[in-house]
Amino acid sequence: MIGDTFRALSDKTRREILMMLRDGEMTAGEIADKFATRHATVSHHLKILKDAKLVFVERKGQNIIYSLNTTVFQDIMAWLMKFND
Amino acid sequence: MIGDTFRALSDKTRREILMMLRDGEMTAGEIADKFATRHATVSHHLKILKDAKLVFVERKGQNIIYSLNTTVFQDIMAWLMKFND
DNA sequence: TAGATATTTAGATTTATATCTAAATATTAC
DNA sequence: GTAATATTTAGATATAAATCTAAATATCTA
Repeated sequence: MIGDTFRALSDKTRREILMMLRDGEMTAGEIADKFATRHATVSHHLKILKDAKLVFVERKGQNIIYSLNTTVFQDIMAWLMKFND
Repeated sequence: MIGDTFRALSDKTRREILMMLRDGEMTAGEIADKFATRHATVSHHLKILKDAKLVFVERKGQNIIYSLNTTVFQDIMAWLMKFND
C-alpha cells in the first residue's frame, strides 16, 4: 500500500538508512552502529522498511544484509505524477 | 521539511483530498462533505496539508477555498530521484 | 446589530509510533 | 554441545496523531 510507503519515508532515521544503502548493501549491525539509538530500535525501523518493500533482506552467515529495493520508489513516482498533470 | 510532506501523504484521507483537488479548487465544506468524519476532523487534515505546503488556502467571502500546490510534489520527486540512480 | 452559515480552534480521549530493557533465536567456532 | 556474536522479538512506557464534542471566529444578510 502506498500509505505504508509514505509512512515508512516519514521517519528521519529510516530515510537516513535508505540514503546509506545507496552506497551498497550493509549488515544490520553496520546500519545500527550509525545511530545513537539501540540496535533493537534500529531493527524495528528495518522491519518497517522491509514491510514497505523499500529494502531487500537476506541472511549471510551470522549477518543479515540489507539492500535497496528501488522498484517501490517508482511506484511513488507514478503516484506523484498524477499531480504534475 | 520533506519528512512533513511524507507524513502528510501517509494518511489516506489527506491523499483523497489531494486527489479531489486535481479536478479544481473546493471549499472546506465541500471537501468535508465527502467524508464520514466530522468537519472539525477534516479541518485538522486540511491544516496539515496547508502546513506541508501541499495546498493553497484563500478566503472567498464566507468560504475558505483550497487548491493544489504542485511545487512540493516536485521536491519529493527530486528526493526520490536520488534512488533511481 | 442580531441571526444564520462556514470554518477553525481548544480540550479530551483513543489509537498508533518510537524507544528502551530483557529475553529469544540463529549462526559460528571451539 | 557450549560459548560468543549478530540480530530480532516481546513487553513496557512515553510521545505523537486522529478523532470527537463544544466553543470561538469570521462573514453575510436581513
